[in-house]
Amino acid sequence: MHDRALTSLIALRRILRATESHARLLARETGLSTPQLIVLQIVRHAGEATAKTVASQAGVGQATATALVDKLESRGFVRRQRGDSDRRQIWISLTDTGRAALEAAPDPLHENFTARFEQLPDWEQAMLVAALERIAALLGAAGLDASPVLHVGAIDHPGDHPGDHPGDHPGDHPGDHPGDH
Amino acid sequence: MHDRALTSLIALRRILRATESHARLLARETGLSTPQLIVLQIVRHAGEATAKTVASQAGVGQATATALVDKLESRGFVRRQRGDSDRRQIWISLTDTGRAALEAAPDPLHENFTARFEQLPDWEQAMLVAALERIAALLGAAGLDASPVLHVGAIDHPGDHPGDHPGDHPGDHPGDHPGDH
DNA sequence: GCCAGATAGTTCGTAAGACGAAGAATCATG
DNA sequence: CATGATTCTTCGTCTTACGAACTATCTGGC
Repeated sequence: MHDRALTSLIALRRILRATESHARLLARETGLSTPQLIVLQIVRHAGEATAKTVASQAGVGQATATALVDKLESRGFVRRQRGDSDRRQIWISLTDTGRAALEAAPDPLHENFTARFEQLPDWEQAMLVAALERIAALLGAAGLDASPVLHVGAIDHPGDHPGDHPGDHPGDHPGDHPGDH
Repeated sequence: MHDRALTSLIALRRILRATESHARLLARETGLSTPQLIVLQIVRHAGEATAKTVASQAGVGQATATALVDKLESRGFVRRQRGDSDRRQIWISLTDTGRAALEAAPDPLHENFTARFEQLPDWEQAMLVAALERIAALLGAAGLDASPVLHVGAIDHPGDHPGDHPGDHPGDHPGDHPGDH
């Protein structure tokens, strides 16, 4: 009866296991654990990010984010800079070393997926993006219930700045990445 | 650059985080962590399993498996019994307590997702199923032996390891419990 | 100007999972 | 019986993750 929900779950599990084993492999090869890599990617994507942004986007608590950034900083992959306007904030940015490491770190998941993804026809890419975001919402947003169906065409939210972003709403900023601030 | 591939990856990460935090919630509520739950499910499925079987099916090393079984044993969920024919082996089986705990442990991921999924319009369900399977394929999850977990009867492939099975499995194939909500 | 409360990060203690290496039993084979 | 392989456990270590307590800083009200 719930064939589809079931099928979805099975596929989900497969996805999870695939990513997990990829991650372990990656960790062994590059010395970068998955969460660390995620942090690096978040920072690269944002150009510069506060600890809070990193935490919320990575989906971990601030304490954990601090620990991760500590590790990355001690290896020279990121640097911390106090904010000028608000001196409570700490802006985290990639160092050249970090950028290089990020480049050199072949994320098997990323590579594999990206390469294949881009060979798909346009409509299918759009479908997958929509589906993934939908699923993330289904799994994540507790408060989100009868939300209107996702319109496939409208996936690009215009850039929201990572700067503040009070609510959690873990980032999606597909449209444009400011690249380097 | 490849906005869509990037967006997909970010969404994927969010999905991973979501499932992880669901798992943590489960852990807090039932006292069973995900790996522990997985071990219980493996044992239930096999009826009786050696440490090695548990380790390989759970996808962890033997040392980790031992630790997990230790925890479960100390709580009375499983019991250890030396093999008769081969006394190096340790057969792990569920206690009644363990079986009860397993029954009582709802999989939040499963429940949550299913509930919401079924409220979606038909076309969207179909789209999500297709997308998920597509993604699993893109990730190369095909080759990965699909998780033995997931008590939804998805345990088709009985990884019968030639290596072991001396005692033969008294197992009763509990795989069928359609009920499972 | 100054104090109370909110906010941003860090530190500390703790727990879990995971691994490799080394060790103890036990089996199998020559 | 001796040697080597296997099965599992123990040990030490690493990493992630969290909550609670703490410091520094900003903001709003007086």
